[in-house]
Amino acid sequence: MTRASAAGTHAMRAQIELRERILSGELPGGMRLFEVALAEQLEISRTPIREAMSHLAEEGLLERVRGGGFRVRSFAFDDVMDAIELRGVMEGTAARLAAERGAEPAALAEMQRLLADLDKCFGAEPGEVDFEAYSEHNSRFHAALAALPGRRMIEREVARATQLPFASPSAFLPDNARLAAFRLSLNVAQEQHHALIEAIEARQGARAEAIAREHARAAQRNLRHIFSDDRALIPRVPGLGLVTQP
Amino acid sequence: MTRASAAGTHAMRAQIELRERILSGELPGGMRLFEVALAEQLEISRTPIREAMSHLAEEGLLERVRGGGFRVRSFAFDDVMDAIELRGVMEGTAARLAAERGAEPAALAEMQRLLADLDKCFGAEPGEVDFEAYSEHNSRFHAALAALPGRRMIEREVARATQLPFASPSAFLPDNARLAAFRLSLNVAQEQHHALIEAIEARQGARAEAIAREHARAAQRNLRHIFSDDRALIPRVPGLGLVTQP
DNA sequence: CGCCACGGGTTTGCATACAATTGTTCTTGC
DNA sequence: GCAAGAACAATTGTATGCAAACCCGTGGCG
Repeated sequence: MTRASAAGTHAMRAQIELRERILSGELPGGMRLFEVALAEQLEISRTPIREAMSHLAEEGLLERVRGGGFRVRSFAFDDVMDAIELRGVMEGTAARLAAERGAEPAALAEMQRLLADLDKCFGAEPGEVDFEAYSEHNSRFHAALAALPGRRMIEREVARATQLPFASPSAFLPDNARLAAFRLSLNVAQEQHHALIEAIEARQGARAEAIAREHARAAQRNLRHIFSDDRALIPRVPGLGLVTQP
Repeated sequence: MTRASAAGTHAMRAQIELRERILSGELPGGMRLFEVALAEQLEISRTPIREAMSHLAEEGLLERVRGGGFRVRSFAFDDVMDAIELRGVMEGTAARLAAERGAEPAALAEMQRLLADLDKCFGAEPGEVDFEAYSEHNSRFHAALAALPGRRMIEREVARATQLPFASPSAFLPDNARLAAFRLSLNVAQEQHHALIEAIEARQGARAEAIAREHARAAQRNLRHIFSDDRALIPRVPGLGLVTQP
């Protein structure tokens, strides 16, 4: 070996490189990945390639093929809808448990701080939003929500449910900035953030769970809109490129 | 290769062997696994060992350690409670979606058949149950429930939630046969099975979801009972050996 | 006409040697 | 006495060659 590359080990670099190629659609869903071919392309040996593919299978982007090897996992429209539904279910469970069992005061104070950060992203005029900042703080808010019950199993499994790129809470944010309708929908989303924390503080478990689920359904609406009316946006939303077109 | 072992590849055999050692408690939670040591013990090279450990990490029994390598995942009592809660949440989601979206008539007929099979496990006297058969049919029932919405993403993720041995729908069945209280609780469980299918057929999504969740909470009660009153049973329930004692 | 056996090419499975990295312990200087 | 650093040991990371399994086409035979 000449030298370890920037991103630590060769396996890590391969993992990052392959992830990019999958998300960009360069390696389309259903395609089988051959170790030797990839090893030649990335100019490393088969061993770190296998390691990288194994990680990507854990991540949900690859699936193991009967008889050995991997193939790029393919997602139909329904799969994406279900993944978002499950994200809502898992975040809803975290919210409910935080309400039922009671969250740490310090953690709740942190949620209030994150809410305030999100509020600051909205300007005076309706439709005036700092998207970069909103997206950033939104991710933090959802991560903190998963940790709110103070249970590592919950936090871990919520993180897993938000792992696929199109199931992430910020999946439909950055690139839809242009559309006025999407901009206004952020006011609704932020209202839901406030109601969610209010419900948790009031120990209203069922309400908190329902709000979190409904919050995720906004992403389902965005997805449906993109696929039925605005397919030009598909390549602009991260991970949507690997959804098989009907 | 000298001898192809019974279970296909060496990696598979190693995976099975390691899984057994973890579940039996021979490799306790938190213990780091070293490739060379295991390779010598199992008389194979490091390569299939790594492959096996990677699979077990996907399965949730191992976790990757910072700086490389694996360690046996350790589960506290709370983790097991949460895993069962999440199993209930996921099965509840499958039940709700089956009710809301409507399941295939053929699939519903199959559920009725599985219900009848379970009914047949109960004898005339109260407390007279064929445990072997009940356990078997119970697994089938829960697997079919996950498939009822007809969505592969749902089926896959429910399967994942039932994957840890103590989170499985049959985890507390076989070895608790001795205790009369457990035997009687099976009547309650079977009543819930019936109500669940009734709710799904009547398109009562919220009811179906609530029943499935409550159904899982019986396992939580069993777990609590075992840990507070009957710790002698701990080694007899699969996977409970790897729960760290408080 | 269909089925099975066989062959060759393709791909993964496995072992092994060596490199790189990490963690640890001992030393040395202050 | 303590901290910084250097040598060392332990462990994983990587490359590579060979073996085995698999896939697919082809030809022989029932």
